[in-house]
Amino acid sequence: MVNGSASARVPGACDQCPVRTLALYWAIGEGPPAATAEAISGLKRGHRLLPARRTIYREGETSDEMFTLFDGWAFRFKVLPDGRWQILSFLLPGDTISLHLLRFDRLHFSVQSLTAVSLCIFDRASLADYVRARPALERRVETFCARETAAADERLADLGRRSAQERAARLVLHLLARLRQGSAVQGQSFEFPLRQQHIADALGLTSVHVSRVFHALRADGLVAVERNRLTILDPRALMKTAGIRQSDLDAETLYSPTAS
Amino acid sequence: MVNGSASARVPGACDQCPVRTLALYWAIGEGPPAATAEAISGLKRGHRLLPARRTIYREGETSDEMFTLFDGWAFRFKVLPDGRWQILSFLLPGDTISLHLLRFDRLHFSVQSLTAVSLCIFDRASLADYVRARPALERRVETFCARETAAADERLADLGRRSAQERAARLVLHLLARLRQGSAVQGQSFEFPLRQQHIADALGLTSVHVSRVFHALRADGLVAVERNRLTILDPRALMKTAGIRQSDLDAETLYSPTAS
DNA sequence: ATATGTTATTGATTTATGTTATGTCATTTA
DNA sequence: TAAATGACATAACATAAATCAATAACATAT
Repeated sequence: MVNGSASARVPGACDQCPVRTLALYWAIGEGPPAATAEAISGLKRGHRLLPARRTIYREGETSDEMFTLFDGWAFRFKVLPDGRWQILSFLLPGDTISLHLLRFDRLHFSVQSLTAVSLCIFDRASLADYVRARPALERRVETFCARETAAADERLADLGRRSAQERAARLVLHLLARLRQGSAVQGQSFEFPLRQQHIADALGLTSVHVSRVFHALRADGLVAVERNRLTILDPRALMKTAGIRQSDLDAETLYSPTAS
Repeated sequence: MVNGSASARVPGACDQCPVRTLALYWAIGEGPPAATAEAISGLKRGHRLLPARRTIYREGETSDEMFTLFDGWAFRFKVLPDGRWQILSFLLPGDTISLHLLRFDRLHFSVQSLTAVSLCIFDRASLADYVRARPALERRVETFCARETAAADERLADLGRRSAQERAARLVLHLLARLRQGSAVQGQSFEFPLRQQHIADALGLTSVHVSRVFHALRADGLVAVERNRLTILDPRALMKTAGIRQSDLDAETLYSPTAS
């Protein structure tokens, strides 16, 4: 349970891990999956449970650990010197936090838990060595990095050139698409722990305006929002508002592990 | 000459290349620089001269070539279905166009020349093999990728949370810092081929508003803009407007080739 | 149950930025 | 020399979104 209950699910054996196919180190074609899982288990230090609103990583700090988000939601963000901040992306189960610690001592952003989360913890140096020794994994790192850049560039176009309505609709659709990819969600309804302030911080708006935008989306019958759940009532119309075609949502396959 | 004359400089021998230290394949610690230069010369197919406003790469196309920008300016951009567009970043001499073609068949953005440019052309497959075979180069690819992501995230905070004034001031300072890194520039004055429309498309503004913003910057004595040249008259004040400290400009060293 | 804090709604008002239109140069083309 | 073009400036007006402020709806703790 992502939220509602105060704590997140605890990870079990890696070879049964429900998000294993999303994970960085889940290399296809490096021996049987079971062997990979065993190797990963060996690198894993353990896991950590955190409540919502905890800083997982603070910009500029060094750390000898690397994390994977097993359950719950988190986000990457930047704080400006005067206190304004920008959420760079939301992190969903299966996401790595963050890739670049494989190679660098510090990151250029901070990470905070949004709901209660559970993290799988790895030894940074060991994981780096493990990846370094396996070309297929190295290439997967590049894939992940390319995907990250592509996502950031998409966002740039959102913030620079799209209206608040478009941004909101796109956020909802992209989140659903990503959750579907992790097969955490099937229908048109999903657990939605974002407060309007988070949405505002991600879309470059104020929470007041986000409230109005969602009011409009509801009034037009596009979505329904309960406390921690969002339902897409009219996918067709929502995609039109978002300026998204179905193929755009599948387009993440552009950088999928099997491509190239 | 970047502009003014209709054409860009033609690259000479790679071991004399003025931007070689910026280039992707210029690996430190892989034998003597001369050897690297010779290897690179071997991979290079030749060069290409293009006038301003030419499409260098169109989003989604496949290509068996990879480019390096030797002289002139270009930019990466995205076009929305309805014709709006967003410039994602400006490309300066020494920049690779683009990294991800090493691994993927297509890119998620387009590239266009801003001034007359000259490009060094490489065979994609050969360059990919060359890089793949050299761990130091692989790591440099990761460095470049990390830098790209960090830059995109910086921009995200700009577009989401900073005013038009701040964005403009930051753009100017960042361009100068990058040109300095390529040692193309020494003082506070530099060749500035951007039209206000480019600035607008990069900062998520209209050209009319960019005109207003630069009017204010001039009125406050922060910068002077001639036809193709920009001079920073009051660096201190400009940095204050930009919300930038000197250390921020040096911070690119965070991901510099020597780090980690 | 009540209190307390957080999150969302809503209205009134202001502001930054967008839109449209027109003028002025400078440069290129005829 | 005239006309066409492209870049920039400026003004009048329009609008999206911010700001300010009050209240309402929830959630959690006591």
